[in-house]
Amino acid sequence: MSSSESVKSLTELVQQPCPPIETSKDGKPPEPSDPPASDSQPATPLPLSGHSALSIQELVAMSPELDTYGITKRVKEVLTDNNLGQRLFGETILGLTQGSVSDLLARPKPWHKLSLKGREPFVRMQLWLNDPNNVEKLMDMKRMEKKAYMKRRHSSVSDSQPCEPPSVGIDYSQGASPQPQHQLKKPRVVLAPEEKEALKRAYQQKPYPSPKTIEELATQLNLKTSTVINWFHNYRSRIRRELFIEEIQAGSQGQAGASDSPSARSGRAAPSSEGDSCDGVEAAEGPGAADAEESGGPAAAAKSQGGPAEAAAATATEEREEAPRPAEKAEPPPSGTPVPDAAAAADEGRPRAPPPPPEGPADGPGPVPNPAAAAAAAPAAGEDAATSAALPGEGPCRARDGADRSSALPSTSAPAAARRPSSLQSLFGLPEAAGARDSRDNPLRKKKAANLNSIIHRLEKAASREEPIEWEF
DNA sequence: TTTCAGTCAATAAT
DNA sequence: ATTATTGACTGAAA
Repeated sequence: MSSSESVKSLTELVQQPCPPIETSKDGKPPEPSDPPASDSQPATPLPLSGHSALSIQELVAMSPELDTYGITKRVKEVLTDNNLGQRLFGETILGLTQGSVSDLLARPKPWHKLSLKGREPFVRMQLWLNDPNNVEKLMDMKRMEKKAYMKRRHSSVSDSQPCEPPSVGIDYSQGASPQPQHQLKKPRVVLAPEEKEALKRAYQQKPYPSPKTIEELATQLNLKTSTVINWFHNYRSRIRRELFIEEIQAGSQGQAGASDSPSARSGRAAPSSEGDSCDGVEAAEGPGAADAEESGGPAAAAKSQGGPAEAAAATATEEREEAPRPAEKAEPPPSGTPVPDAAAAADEGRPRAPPPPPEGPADGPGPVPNPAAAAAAAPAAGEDAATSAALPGEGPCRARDGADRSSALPSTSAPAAARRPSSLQSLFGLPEAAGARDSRDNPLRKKKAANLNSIIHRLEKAASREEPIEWEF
């Protein structure tokens, strides 16, 4: 009823898309950039009649299901087509840092898997895409930034550094005093490849290690406990995310598919490790073979090596995987040597039986797909207990999908918007209608085509008009 | 408590 | 100079 009214105003609001400044009460100063920006952009054409500052949070709340994948795809296109960077876009439009933007654009999570907060950036992106002047505005920002930079850089003549005086606290210790405050910066831990390997192996055996296990791992690898904990948290979510994108891609090519069969995933799935590690998780997807893996299995076997049953029991009861190994790493230098035996130590878990882990400390870049071997090898006896325990809740990809989604039954992306009665549609609906949305039919092909097109498009653009963009100094 | 979702921010890679 | 990766931190949910 009245909702349409407000919606209408919203529509206009869209015209004024970039409110980087959240306004709010949130506790985080949005962007530390330049509060005192004397921008030219009025930034408030807002012809609206007062009230209704409608935070995007509200927009998010009533937003229909958005196609996150499609949105990011288009945003990427627009940005690259116009030579706009993620940093600028992120800070200006989304209020996020470059790294976050990169991540978001590269691996968008499906709408229904996002929390309210997580949807926000996507709504902003959609809003931005709908804004006819989006590019122009961003370009302006870019120009201004550059100008400011230049100014500051060789502030040679005249002006007496406008924003220079650090005034408070911020001491400019340029070149002198290498004793800046107790080195308050933490060095940022970087895990060595061997350490990551070891952690991944541990993950495969037990994605949710007990505190005790974590402690042991930390000790063996010579890492802080918190680092190990963080690593597991991060790794879990990363894996999960990986699954999401596979889900999306697979889904889009879905049934009608027909062409191909290849193991859809795999494409570039595992980022850091060529495929190895994830098998546990990915395997989950596979029908039969999947369960092999045994996590507890090998480990347990290693130690007790007696009856499988017992091993399983042990695992179930408590975990006590790790090995008794005499490791005694005799106090290695805290920092210097990354512990060659760290790998060995962790490795310990599943060493013997199955295929020899072909990787040594210096395993070549060889893309050798050995992962399968491990999985395959598994006898798959009966350690379900262990397995089940090991696998995270949801596990297989199927099963979900029909679940959430507050509004109706829109099976997948597109339709929802279409059947929306309210005029919200105008807000989120694509202006260009370049056929982006009604994919449903043969999305996969379309996606690929789109990619090619974008590439071609970009090339053409580059060829024809080479960077007319500001070169003004 | 613990896990998860989102991010930040340093730093690797391009 | 950008973009990608990733350990750590924050806040919310269970």
